[in-house]
Amino acid sequence: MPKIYTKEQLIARLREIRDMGWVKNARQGNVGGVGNTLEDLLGIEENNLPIPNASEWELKCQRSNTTSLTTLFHCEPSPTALRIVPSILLLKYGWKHDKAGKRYPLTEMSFRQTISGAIRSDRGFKVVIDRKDRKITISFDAKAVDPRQADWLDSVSNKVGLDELNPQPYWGFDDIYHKAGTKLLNTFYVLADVRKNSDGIEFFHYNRILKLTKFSIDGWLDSIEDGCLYVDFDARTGHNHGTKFRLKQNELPRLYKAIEEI
DNA sequence: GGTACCTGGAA
DNA sequence: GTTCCAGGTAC
Repeated sequence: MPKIYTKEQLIARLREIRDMGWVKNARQGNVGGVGNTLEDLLGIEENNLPIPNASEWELKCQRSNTTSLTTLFHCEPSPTALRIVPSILLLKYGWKHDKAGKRYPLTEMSFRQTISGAIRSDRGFKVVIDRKDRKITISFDAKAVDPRQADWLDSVSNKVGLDELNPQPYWGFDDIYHKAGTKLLNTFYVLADVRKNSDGIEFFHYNRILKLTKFSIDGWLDSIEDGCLYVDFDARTGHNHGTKFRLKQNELPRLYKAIEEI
């Protein structure tokens, strides 16, 4: 049974965990171990923060030494009925997976793109904010494709042509606002130092705890346009890992109107 | 069992 | 910093 906390008890427990210093990674070898271990220490189940108004709160945890982006949440683009990632992006704009014929079948395709609102990717993709129609769209511009992707561009030309995406994947402002409202309205953000012993056993020190409240949709849109917040497609033929919004390190407070170190 | 979602990283 | 990639769970 998961432990039930009041908000004050949860904060007190997080402080206790911070003051424990180094704790062993409970899921050695698993990249998600930093979050799993914290959940174990709290005695809670995954994605189920057992506090009052739990639906308004999120617990996010991150290695402080990582350069990787923070995944905020997943959300498949509209129109969802078209299943646009596996049916269009992967089939028409995908490429042969690096491990096709090795780990995967010869026919394995890949469509992995971390897409910015500030610059186009080398395959010509960009996130564009459409404030008039209140949506976040994905745009493709063949003219912006880097020469080193020329072979791939030829394949796109043969399969679907070089015009703008049709339809363009998008997320409505209201969709994002409501999604963020269920995932990011209030967040406990925990940063962990990492140490690995000579025997390869990994330890964490959960030494920084921030309480972030009051989600800001304007901060969200500005972060996209500034190139701090990315849309990340992540599909291969046998597994669509899903489309996610990912944030640069240390930028999470931009998405909130209030921040408090606890 | 397929889809959408979760946690992330290596070069 | 950009490109491309990973195992796992809820329903």
